[in-house]
Amino acid sequence: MIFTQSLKKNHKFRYVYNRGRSIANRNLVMYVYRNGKDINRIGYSVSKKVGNSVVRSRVTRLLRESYRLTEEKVSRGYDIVVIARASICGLPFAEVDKSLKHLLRKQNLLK
RNA sequence: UGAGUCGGGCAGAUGUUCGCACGCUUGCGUGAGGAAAGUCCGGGCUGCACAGAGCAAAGGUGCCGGAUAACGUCCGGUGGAGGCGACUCUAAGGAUAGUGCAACAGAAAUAAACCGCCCGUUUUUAACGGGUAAGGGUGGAAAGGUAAGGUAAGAGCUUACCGCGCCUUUGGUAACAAAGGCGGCUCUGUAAACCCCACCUGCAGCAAGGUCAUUGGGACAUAUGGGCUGCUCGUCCGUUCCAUAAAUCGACCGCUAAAGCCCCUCGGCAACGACGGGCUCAGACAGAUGAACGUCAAAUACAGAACCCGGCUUAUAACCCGGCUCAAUUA
RNA sequence: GGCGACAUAGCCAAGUGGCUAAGGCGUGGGACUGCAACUCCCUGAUCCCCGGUUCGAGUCCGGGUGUCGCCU
Repeated sequence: MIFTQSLKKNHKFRYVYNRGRSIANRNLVMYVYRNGKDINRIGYSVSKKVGNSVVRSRVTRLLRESYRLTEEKVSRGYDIVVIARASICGLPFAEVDKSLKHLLRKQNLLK
């Protein structure tokens, strides 16, 4: 990770939920809010509805890997929250990667 | 060959590139499970102002012997139930310490007579009195079972066998088993109902608990009061309120070398134990194992550590291995 | 992560081991009314699931599933 930190505390998530712009597709929901700094902060949220703990960690890892590989093309200065929906469980990496990029493009974050 | 029964193993491996967590030697090492799960038991550890005792209450366990740190676990046996058998299941002390409950049905449910059977009387096909418990019917359960004798009809009334109870002897550490004798039958079931007997348990849980970080002012008080259920002891000593600083998105310790894992030999039927040798094997704090391309026929089940161990229970694809039993066929 | 509680009809719920599992609200049908309301009558249960104890289990015992609460 070059210029991205992870979003950890609950109140930061709340801040992005309340003020950020949300866009969704079939598998993911994405909230984005400009943070006015030179870095990005990204948080992943996978609820118990998605599956058991094995499924949830698998989804988190796929999302993290997908963002890592596309990080260089993403604009700086945003707080991002990615929420997984129930239909994402069991998808291969290529599908997850595709839907994350789709949302980033719709939020105009991809250079 | 078919049917069955009892177990055991494995839980993908490996190469290249990129990436994550921790450790230190800074470029290397290590990196989820057989159930990590449920939290159903047992411990370690920590606190309850050092460390505790007894009684009660409450809860648990319950054939015998052994294993173990301990257990409700495991091993070996005994009794009972099921199966042709291999084998499986078994909360399996006490109902003669006491109390309770047993709906409905049935004549009657812990004590007896509805229909019957037999005898007698009156009388005419029934009534009354008595005897009886073989048969009928109800029920989960009806007062030992079968056969013979016996009788008015019957009945442990008598005999034989079986069952039950008591005593003795023998075998066994014991549960218990076998043999012999005696008694005649009187005693329903339920203790996963209360209970009795024997044994065990103080309570809470790592969000336990500890360390680090300002000063001042009151109130009560010398044993009052307080210290994680009740009572009795014993023991300990300050307790509490307000303001202020810091914090409220705290930091660090606890945190992983342990009843640890592997191998050989020996003891034991076994669970397991002993000697010796070797190894070090996750430690996060929003929480680490992923991606791409290959090879192995294929790689897909259930599923992710959060203080740590020993069990139990539940979930689990595919593949592989072994013992034993029954039936049929062939030699 | 740890500790605890609960599950009975669409909803709220009672229920000593024993008859067809109370009661209220609601749904549907009927009666009453000129039509309604009110009222009256009728109507409905996988007692969360699987085993065990017992003659008999919603209830007792064991295991599982789901929901909710508390501890920082």
